Amino acid sequence: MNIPNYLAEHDIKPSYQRIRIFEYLYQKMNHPTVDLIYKTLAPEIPTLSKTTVYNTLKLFVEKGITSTVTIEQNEVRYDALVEEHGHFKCNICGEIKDIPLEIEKLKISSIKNISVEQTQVHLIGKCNKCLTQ
Amino acid sequence: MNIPNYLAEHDIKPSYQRIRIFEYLYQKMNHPTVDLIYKTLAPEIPTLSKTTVYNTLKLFVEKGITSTVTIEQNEVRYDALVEEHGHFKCNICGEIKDIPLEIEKLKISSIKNISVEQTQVHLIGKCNKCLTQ
DNA sequence: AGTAATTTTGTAATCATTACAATTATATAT
DNA sequence: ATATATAATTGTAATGATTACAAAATTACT
Ligand SMILES: [Mn+2]
Ligand SMILES: [Mn+2]
Ligand SMILES: [Zn+2]
Ligand SMILES: [Zn+2]
Repeated sequence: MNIPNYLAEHDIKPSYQRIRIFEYLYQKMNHPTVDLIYKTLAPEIPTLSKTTVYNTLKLFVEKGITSTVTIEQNEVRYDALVEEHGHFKCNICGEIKDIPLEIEKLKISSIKNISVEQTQVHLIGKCNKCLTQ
Repeated sequence: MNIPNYLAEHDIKPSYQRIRIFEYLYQKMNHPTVDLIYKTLAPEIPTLSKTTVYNTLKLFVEKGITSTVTIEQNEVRYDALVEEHGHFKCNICGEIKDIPLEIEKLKISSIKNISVEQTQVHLIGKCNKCLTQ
């Protein structure tokens, strides 16, 4: 994955900050909050502003290369994986994992005559690691 | 449904404000925000404080007679229906409808060896009413 | 009634996010 | 290469939802 190219292909000028922020999202795949991205990158990019992180993520979402995940109220998380998938959050360790979804199963059983454009599935519980220790 | 009894059964002293707030939730079933509850009840209960609405809903959630629904970031909604079910939000008229869920289908296909305690399913799109006009 | 416990209220504090204007960096034209 | 226009980044202030907190009001108990 060539990040500058990927950004350019999606009509985003690949500035240094944008590259670094997308690189973080894409490599970690950890569904970070704005604050985590900022705190992680700020030491390496001393001039980085939190506003830039907000602006950049907003742009990524508009251009379709990033999705948002809102499981807990008052914390939005960001995800470089934009294909439809679900999330599992462990309420012990806090980790958020991707889960595959068979959306069809869901849609068949729900109300007819609606047009569904977006599907959010969030499971919350305890992960295997936290269960066995 | 006798609301004072229902509150008392769940270890909640049925004060006037609590009764009115739960009555609103239960009768409208409209997944309101704190602000909508406050704005609706304030004219009828002139002394009502928004803090009371917050406090009361927090208590209802703790005692298990109300659930929260967070579809859009930065707006939490409340629901007197606590049995597991999904939600569909129309992004034209804004209405939020309940949808039945076959959770088993969902769980079978997802990661094994986890304990799922809560399931949130949110569909977003256009409702039948808005599609046909 | 008198006292204690609980609930409600209003105001101030907090925290995430957005608005905005100034600065810096990049692209284009001369 | 220099000047000019355009775009991106930054820092600070504003907004808005939620929470903290202490005073006032209500309710329960003796
Ligand atoms: Mn994901
Ligand atoms: Mn509902
Ligand atoms: Zn865990
Ligand atoms: Zn609609």
